[in-house]
Amino acid sequence: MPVTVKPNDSKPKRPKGDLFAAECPSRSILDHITSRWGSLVLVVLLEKTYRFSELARRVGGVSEKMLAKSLQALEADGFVLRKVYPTIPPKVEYSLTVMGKEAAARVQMLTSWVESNLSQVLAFRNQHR
Amino acid sequence: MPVTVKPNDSKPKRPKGDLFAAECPSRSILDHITSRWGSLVLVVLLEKTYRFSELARRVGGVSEKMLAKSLQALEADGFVLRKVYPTIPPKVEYSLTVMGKEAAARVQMLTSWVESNLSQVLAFRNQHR
DNA sequence: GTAAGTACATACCTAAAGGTAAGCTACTAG
DNA sequence: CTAGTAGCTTACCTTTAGGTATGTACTTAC
Repeated sequence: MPVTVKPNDSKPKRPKGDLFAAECPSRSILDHITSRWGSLVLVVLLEKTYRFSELARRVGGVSEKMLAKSLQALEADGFVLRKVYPTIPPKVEYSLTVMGKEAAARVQMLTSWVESNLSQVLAFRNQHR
Repeated sequence: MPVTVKPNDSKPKRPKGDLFAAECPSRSILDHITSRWGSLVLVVLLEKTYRFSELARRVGGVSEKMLAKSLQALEADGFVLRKVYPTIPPKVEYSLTVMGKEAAARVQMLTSWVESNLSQVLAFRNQHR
């Protein structure tokens, strides 16, 4: 009598998002990740843990206000971990969560491609000005 | 007399961009690629060539105005090819260039990750509401 | 005592993104 | 003769992104 092994290939009930559906909440997640400063913050944090002011210096041109907002959005989505040291002066460290590292790695593939192909794009722009 | 072979390992003069420098033009390229509608257009065009109105239907929620603007930005950077058939009514086909395919492939890695991990992010958001 | 550093929040303002609706062209179907 | 179609453009408006400047609480350095 063969043991009836339950295959358990039943899907773990993890509905996939559909970015092409207007109302899908995955849209807001992508917006946070690909936001102007959010994407750069993710890539920088892939390198190491940073303090707030270090991040502000590392990401050229970002204002404190936008850096704080971007970090809060990424933190609320579970990509960034915020660790506060109740010292004086205050010290706050930002790092990537496991999920954050996964997302950031994919962002980095894009950003490094852009950096590498900058001259190609600029050449194209000039030719078709 | 040995022929002096010029090694020609001189770099082909392709300066890399630096996205962390505020004034670097690579910033604008990344902005176009990761713009709200631009990223979705790139991923859709990875699938096949589309006509304008087909794109508008495929990318849920996009207006004709924003679709046109996004396509123009991607075309100006050399990612999208616009082919016009001078018929009446007009017919215009959009496809990816070689460069466009390279960039779009990287965007797709990110978007598909977001779609797959939607429920994780939503769960996190709920726990930390 | 005064300046600087830290990690923000807040108020005020401008610029850009983005939506809606209309128009346009030249044809064809009814 | 009117309506519809494709691929936009333009005008008008609202919403969001984003910059600048200021405040704060406390400490250390000058």
